[in-house]
Amino acid sequence: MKKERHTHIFALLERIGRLLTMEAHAEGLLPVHWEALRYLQRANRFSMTAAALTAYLGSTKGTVSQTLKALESKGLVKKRVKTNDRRSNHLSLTAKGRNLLRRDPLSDTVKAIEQLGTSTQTELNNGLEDLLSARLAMQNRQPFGQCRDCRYFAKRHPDGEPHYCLLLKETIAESETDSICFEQQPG
Amino acid sequence: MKKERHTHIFALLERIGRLLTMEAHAEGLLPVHWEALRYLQRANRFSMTAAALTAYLGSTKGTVSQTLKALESKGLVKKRVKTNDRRSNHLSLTAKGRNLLRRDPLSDTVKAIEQLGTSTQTELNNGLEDLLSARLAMQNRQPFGQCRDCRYFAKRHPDGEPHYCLLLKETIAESETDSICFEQQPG
DNA sequence: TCCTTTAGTATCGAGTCGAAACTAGTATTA
DNA sequence: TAATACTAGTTTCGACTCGATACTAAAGGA
Repeated sequence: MKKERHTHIFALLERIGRLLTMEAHAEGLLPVHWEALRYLQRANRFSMTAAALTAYLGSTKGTVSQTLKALESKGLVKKRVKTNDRRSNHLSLTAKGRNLLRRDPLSDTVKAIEQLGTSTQTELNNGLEDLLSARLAMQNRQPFGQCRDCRYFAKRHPDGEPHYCLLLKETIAESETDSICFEQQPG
Repeated sequence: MKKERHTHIFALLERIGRLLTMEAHAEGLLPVHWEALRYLQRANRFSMTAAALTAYLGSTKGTVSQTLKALESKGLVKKRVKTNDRRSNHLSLTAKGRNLLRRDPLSDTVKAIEQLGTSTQTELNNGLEDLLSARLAMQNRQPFGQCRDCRYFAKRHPDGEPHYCLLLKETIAESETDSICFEQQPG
């Protein structure tokens, strides 16, 4: 940890990422399949499309199309043509897909995170957020942050009335405010 | 960041890892090729073998054998049969390999790390180290830490005499103390 | 209406990946 | 010493990713 500390941090990130990938060969799925399932679990209803997933993964639409085809054929994901734009599909997890996510091979890593001290968690959280947003900004990629941290999010009174998205001009349920969105802009 | 903070931290790690992988398609190499080159740059002389690389990556020997064959055919890595154990190869980067590492597509991420504040760097460093060592311990994997942090490392006086590895019973040059080792045990 | 853009699919070739069978040195033990 | 077990690495196989490219089809402008 003497000189070149940034290189050391990079190596840690790289190795953790590699180990996560290698562990994610499970239940007959490949790493990218699990990532797609997890994405769909975390995305809000506007972001459950192949295009949004492509941007999230930093992949290409051809590859993502293949991935989704595999997941659909296994009965884990369902496509439904959108009524307002018939080019586009709304993706959703099936009950089987949600069920399978309970056996996510990477949940051991989540447990390892839980076992860190509270202050370590906070520091790690903030460090990773800073790094990710810096890196994403360098490439003009979307952050995929949560609704509630978005500049377009209009919070309503706690009683009754739902929240609202000023960009997409749609109401947002309380339960959706933690979901991630491809249009999110922190602010 | 309300509840389920560990899940959020996990998602950050996963996405950073994915983006690193996707960026590492460059110079005609695949992500795992760059990882192997970086490993060879950081490994000490005892750890420059296919078996050590396999353990580091959490991969299998067949896959790593393929990877090394590809790198050798591109003239980036050289294999030399070890004289003491003729089953085993000593791997080394060629001049061309070292040269190519200067065009590592992931060096932009290292730059992004450099741009973080000093205290953020420290916190990120410590958080990632804690997490990685916890996770590795759960699976009985080798940490691949640095010589200088190893329980078998006997530090010599700063003048003259070289350092020494109590496990492998070999001298360690000052320049090697930052390198990573497949036998390293923190202590 | 023509033209462009956008969402997604289909197909190709190179190469990963895990699994399993294999070769060939080395170490153990009878 | 000879049989046996173990270890380092290679080879081959099939499934699948991945980027690239060409494609279909719907939406949106001019």
